[in-house]
Amino acid sequence: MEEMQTTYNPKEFEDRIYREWMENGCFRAEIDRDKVPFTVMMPPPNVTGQLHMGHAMDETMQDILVRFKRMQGYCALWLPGTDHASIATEVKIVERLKKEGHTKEELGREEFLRRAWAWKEKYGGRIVEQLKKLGSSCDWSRLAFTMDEKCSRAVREAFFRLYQKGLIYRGSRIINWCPSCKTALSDAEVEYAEEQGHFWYFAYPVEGSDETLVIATTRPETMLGDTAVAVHPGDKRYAHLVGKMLRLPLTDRTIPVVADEYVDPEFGTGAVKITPAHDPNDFEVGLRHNLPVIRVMNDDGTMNDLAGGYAGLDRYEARKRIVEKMQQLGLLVKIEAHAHNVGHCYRCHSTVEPIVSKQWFVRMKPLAKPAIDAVVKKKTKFTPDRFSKIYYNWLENIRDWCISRQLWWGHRIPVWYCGDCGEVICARETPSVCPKCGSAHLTQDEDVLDTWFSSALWPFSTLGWPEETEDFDYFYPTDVLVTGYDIIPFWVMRMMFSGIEHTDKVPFRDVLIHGLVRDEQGRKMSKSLGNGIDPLEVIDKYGADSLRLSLVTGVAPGNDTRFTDAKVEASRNFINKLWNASRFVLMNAKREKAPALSEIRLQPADRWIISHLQACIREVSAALDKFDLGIAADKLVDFVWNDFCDWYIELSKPALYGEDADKKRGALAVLMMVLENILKLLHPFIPYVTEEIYSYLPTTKGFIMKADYPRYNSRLAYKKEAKAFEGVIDLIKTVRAMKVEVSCPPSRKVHVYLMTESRRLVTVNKNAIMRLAGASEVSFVDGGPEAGAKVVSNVCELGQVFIPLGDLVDLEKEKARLEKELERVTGEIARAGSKLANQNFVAKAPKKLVDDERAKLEKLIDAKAKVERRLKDFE
RNA sequence: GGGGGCAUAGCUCAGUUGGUUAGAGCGCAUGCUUCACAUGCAUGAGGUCACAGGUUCGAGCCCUGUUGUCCCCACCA
Repeated sequence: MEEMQTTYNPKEFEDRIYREWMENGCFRAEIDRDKVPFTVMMPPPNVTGQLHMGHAMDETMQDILVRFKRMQGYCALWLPGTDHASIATEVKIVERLKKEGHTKEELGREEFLRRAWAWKEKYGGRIVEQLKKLGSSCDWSRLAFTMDEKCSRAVREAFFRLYQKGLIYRGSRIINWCPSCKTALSDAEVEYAEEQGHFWYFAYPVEGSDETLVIATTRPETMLGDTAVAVHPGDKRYAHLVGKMLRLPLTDRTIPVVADEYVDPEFGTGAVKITPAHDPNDFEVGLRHNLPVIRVMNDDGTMNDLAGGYAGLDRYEARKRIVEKMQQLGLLVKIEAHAHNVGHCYRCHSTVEPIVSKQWFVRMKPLAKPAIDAVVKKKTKFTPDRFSKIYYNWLENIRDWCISRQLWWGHRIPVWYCGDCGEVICARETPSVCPKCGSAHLTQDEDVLDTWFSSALWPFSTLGWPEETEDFDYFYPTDVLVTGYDIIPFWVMRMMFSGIEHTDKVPFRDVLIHGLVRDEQGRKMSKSLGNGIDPLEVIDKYGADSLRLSLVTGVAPGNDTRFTDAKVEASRNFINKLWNASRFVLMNAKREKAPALSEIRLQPADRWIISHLQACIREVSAALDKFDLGIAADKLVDFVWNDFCDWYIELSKPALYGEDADKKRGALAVLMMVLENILKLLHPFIPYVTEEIYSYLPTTKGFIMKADYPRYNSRLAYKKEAKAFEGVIDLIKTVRAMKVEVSCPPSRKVHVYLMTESRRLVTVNKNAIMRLAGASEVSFVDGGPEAGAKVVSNVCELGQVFIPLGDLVDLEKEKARLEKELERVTGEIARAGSKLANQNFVAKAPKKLVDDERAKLEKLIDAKAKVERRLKDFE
């Protein structure tokens, strides 16, 4: 076996190891009916997108869970895939065409789609390769794409079923329209941002009177589509006008004044212009009063023929001219500054127009109810739980889902219209003739479906649904979905109601929600700010393991986290530590073959580290089961660095370098055993380096990722022995601190005198104590030193320590130290004493707590006496 | 308007069902070329757990209110 390199250098092995995992089919989930499945569906990134920090965290968390479960013996399937990202991808392709001087209309649908697929082929592999860099252990043989045959079939099936049940319908409704993407958007796809705008007060003349009615509007251009003015029914100011007609300026139309509860008499002038075609609320008012719907805007945001003289103008130009014209006519009463929220397209950020349009919708109310119930009944659990409230909030206030998009890249709506009889045909497969009249004049609906319609089916479409495949039968429902909170309304919610509707089961039992990865200053990473950090660059510099570990340490579930170089460096340093500790163990193990644990006699230090290992195994497993990845990582780092490296390795050195062959073999056995366990425990977090080190272990075969995850063994807990050994550690720490306190150089060995009842324990560990505490000798004494001796003293768990330091001792310093110690101990005694004097505490607190407190008090009193005695020596 | 998060060491953050003297990393101070590691070792300084009440034998944690801050939803035209 080759020697390990002296420093940790991830570049040497990360790519090689990933290749080996792939070549050996380590990620492949073979159905095994003797095993319990554990299924995770990867949230599919945009097929032509690039890896960012958000993905990196999302992927890391999933990989940790999947590797953990796989090692625990589950049949773990992590199914990867990509999303066609209808609007996002189409926007990109259109931009590209624009640069080449083309428009998509010029190319036509067929040619455009040909190019889109070519684009997908060109860039679709990029994100997949990037995911591999992270070490993701997903089953690439099952790689899915939302527009592949399997998923497309599921989309048609789902649409068909919903249509048959009357849960999908087509209708003219107010929808959010993006004039730039020229498509409808769902409510979730609109982002609101406050903008500084204006309030224009316009006077509308009352027909047959000199009176005018003043309304206020933020969008003057829509006045051309006004079909009424509404006032509150109880508003006395306007009561006499209700039912009268107004002359709508700039047009030759007259419109009625109607009374409607929707109007807030306190706001503006208390009179609202009603434009049913361009405002959701006005649309509702229009329905109540049977008002005509006059749409004055084209799909591209310009005014249409119904806008009369303003036809062809851009919406903002029209606004300007209308205001000017109204002013000329003397009908502009005033202009006020007004801040209001304006909706923007979540992809291109253009201002969205609410517009009446004929679109396809999913009827949400009947679907929302079971989706809410499933979470209420805990069939699906959110972690952290608070996100279930956000989920409820969305579903309880949900409106019908607009699923048609005026785009080409996506799943075309499986509906055909008969050119002869007008029949509307929804079918799974393309029909050849009209089932009603037999005509072959069929044209398919031009629109495609919202990207999220196919994503909603992801947990089961990828497993072959609607076919009753073996995969579907075995792996569905999935176990845990890992995703960010920003995507709950887009995706989580829709998978929930879709899963329940189509498969009768919740699509996943747990939803693990994480926060956003922010920049160093806490800002969201974004393209426009240019503050995004490329995970691939970080991997290049520090390795994937360091990146992974840094993304989960110090992070609480659901909370945002800041990404800093310092964090990655800390992780890298830890891995370097692990690397070197391993190197140390292996170097020593080489000379002497490490025996099995059962063949050796355990020393107190051995039992101590084994005990801590057991605690670590239990705590880490429990934390992972609760999705507390940050806590699990913390515990591991702490155990490896503090317990194993700083203590156990150092404690083992006297044995390793000593003459006693049995002790040497014993220490080696324990070092090897603990190291192997550490590697396994850490593997889900830092898979590459653990796999690499594992390959050097003489005792192991095969891949660590296929090894069994350590299990807690109560017979190895050694709680009593471990507790006793803490006394030795405390003694070493006490001696070290005493030396530092009196400025004794670390290189100077001191003679340690100890007054203790634990002589055996100390004797057994004498060599280690001498080495770690920097002592030349450890001797036992029955009493304290003579008065005035140049000795420093302190109390530790095992008893009292004296160190004669000759001329080096600064008696004044020692006295000051003792006085400080006395103060501390006295304070502690007072605190413990008053606690025990409290009858309520003694009566109501658990007995163990009270007993502990009593024992502590006794010890403190003893310690105080000792310190006082020493202080007397200085008088 | 509704909902939610956060407020703990100089900085970034953990803190399990309420229970010893509230933790980590980084930073800081002091000292270490100890044969795995200076990407390291040792020792240490540093906190009124935002504020005010309450529940409890006991509160960083539970309850009420206040302040500051961030986010989500709604959209009074």
